Amino acid sequence: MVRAPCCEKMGLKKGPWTPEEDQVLVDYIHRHGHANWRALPKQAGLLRCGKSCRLRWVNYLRPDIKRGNFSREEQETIIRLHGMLGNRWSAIAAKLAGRTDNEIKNVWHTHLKKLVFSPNMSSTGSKRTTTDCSRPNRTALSQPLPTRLEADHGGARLASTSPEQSYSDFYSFATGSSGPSGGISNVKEEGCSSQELQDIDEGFWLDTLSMDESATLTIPDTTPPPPTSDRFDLFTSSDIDNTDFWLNVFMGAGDLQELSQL
DNA sequence: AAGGAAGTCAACCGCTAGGAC
DNA sequence: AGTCCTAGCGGTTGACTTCCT
Repeated sequence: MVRAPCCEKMGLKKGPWTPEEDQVLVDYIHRHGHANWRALPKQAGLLRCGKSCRLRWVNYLRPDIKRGNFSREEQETIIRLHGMLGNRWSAIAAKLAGRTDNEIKNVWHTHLKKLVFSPNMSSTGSKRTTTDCSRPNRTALSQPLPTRLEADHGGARLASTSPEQSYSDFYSFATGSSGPSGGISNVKEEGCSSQELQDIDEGFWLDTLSMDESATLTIPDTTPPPPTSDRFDLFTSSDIDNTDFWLNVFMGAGDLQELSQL
């Protein structure tokens, strides 16, 4: 296949879009649609390649784009879906109305991935103080997390783990993303239904942890985090430390099992 | 106050699937 | 069947911002 010359060789503009360019693109698409992205910039009078126009429209100018904060639910959904679908950002975006694959990808790489896979990084690893969810709670994160949830007499039993095991293990298990345990589906096969899991209240987690002598998990401080002004104020590192958060992720994974077939 | 490190996110790059011919 | 072309996808980059020392 012969690749089309890049934008610069064609004398086309690259880099950030100006408000004027945005307006031209929006006006043109409102009038004529975007049946042919390659032809669009020429017809609209833009010195951009079609690819750039498409990206700008899809990721920024589209009227149904939802800007601003990702809600707690959206972030839980991203974590859950990523566990099942991997880096299939467009598939994940399809489940989050108004969010683009690019935005979700950025949020994952800049916030969520760190929380899920590197929760034990040193507190000196981040300089930010206002973006709470980018900086895990040191006190709570010093505690190991549960990594296995086992069917037990029609209910669920939380198994303690070694201190080396971390959030990533629990993430893998809860989302069923990897490993021989098979995540939520495995629990279900062992006789624990979604409803039963949903019926588990906080007391269960407390009881389970206390009855297992080898359990080293301590219930995180449930003091609400102070309000912050940044865009992630709805979802904080404290949430990651909270069993309820993982239970939400865990339950959602069961409801979305069909996505793993994609 | 200044410089450097780290975080954020818009935009670009390269590749591929799939439709048209 | 083979080639060309386009849209769309995921990975990466780099400008800008924020924070720390």
